[in-house]
Amino acid sequence: MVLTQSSPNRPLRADARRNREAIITAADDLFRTQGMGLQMDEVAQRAGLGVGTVYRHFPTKEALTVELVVHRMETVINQAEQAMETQAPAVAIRGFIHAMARMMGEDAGLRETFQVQSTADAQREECAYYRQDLHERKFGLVRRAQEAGMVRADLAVEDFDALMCGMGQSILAGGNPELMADVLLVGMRVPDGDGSQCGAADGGGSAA
Amino acid sequence: MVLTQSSPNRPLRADARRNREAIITAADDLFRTQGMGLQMDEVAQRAGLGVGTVYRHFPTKEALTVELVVHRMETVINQAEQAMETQAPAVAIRGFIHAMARMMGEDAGLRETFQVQSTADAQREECAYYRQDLHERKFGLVRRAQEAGMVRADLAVEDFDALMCGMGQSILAGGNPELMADVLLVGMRVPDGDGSQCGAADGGGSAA
DNA sequence: GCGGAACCGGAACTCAACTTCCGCTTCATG
DNA sequence: CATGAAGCGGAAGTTGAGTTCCGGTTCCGC
Repeated sequence: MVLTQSSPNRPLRADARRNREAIITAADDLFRTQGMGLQMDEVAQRAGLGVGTVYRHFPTKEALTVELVVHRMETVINQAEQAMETQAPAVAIRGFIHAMARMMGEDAGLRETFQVQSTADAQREECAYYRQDLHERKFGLVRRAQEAGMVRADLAVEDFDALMCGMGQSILAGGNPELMADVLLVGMRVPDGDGSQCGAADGGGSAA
Repeated sequence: MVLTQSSPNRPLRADARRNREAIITAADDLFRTQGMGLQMDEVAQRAGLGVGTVYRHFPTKEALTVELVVHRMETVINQAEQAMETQAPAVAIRGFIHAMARMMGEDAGLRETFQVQSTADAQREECAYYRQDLHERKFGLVRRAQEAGMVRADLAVEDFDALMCGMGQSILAGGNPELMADVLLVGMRVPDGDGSQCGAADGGGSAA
């Protein structure tokens, strides 16, 4: 562990600032492709710098990825905000989910941002604010859709989160993003009372 | 790489057979909890043996996990078979999906068995037969449900796979298995023509 | 232009897996 | 029971990441 800056808050030297930008750009590219699997050496190489320089700016791989994760959370928060501005609750949640699907389709880092397993402990702390903000927005989207009777009432925000997370995995597994999003949307509606379709019937699978 | 058995196919010595069982049992327990994250040292310790012994029976970590993966695939194949024996296509696919959700809820190894990223290259070869068998059964389940008009026709088996895979992730993320399965089921139905619900409407999200 | 603080580079270190090696132990056979 | 082949244990080797260190370089203020 090395201090990123020795004295309080002096503006970075010109070359240092330039390098910092290069590092973030390089890291972001790799994060989009490889998610948390990105390697510090690769970041350095892609930025045209030595590893030491990367570590001068980010004392830890995690410190670097937090930057990237936060950037993605902001994007998602914006999406949620935009969706909320839409009047119709149904269109709002639909727009959000489809936007997420589209973005997740081309950004491994974004997919992992919403997965528990890849979210290291310390990240939680750094991102707490964003996580909270995003949580509230999602809550709003879901609740409004529920009030409008367009999403089943027994679906908690946690379940919504889980579904979004699963959608990312589905897309990674090769599912068409549009379709995956649609399945999710339709699936969240209030289920029919009768069992004429596959949804609500009972007495299916069994055995150990 | 070390040969597992020197001479052709002599029956294992009594103690060796016992140990082999212990290793598989230990590994299976750990696989259920940690998936591919299980460690060879832990396996050995849990089996009450030395690491060397584990490697005598399984030349590689992968060789060991293939055993566990195959076991799980057999289980799933059985589930699919049972479901197929059911007359009603809707009940069949429903039973299968719910069974998967239940099992995935308590078995990290099973979840990872159906994820691409955790499936190493060489495993594909060992499991090819099972993978193929399972693929056909899933195909049957989906097609029958489609013919009965209970699953949208534009859903390919690959999409179904992707959805199952996503369901595993959703469950890992803390979603209630029952609910996740239900959402999937409802979501796979033929979508309504009208846009009165959130499913099929258009013109929602936008912007970059 | 000079001095020195800030910064850079990348070889070397660390650490946590997986894997190998080989002397010792145990089982099966005559 | 003797013998040797099969099997066992676990310390040591290997590998692939992340991280540190420090001599050399670059920039900023005078």
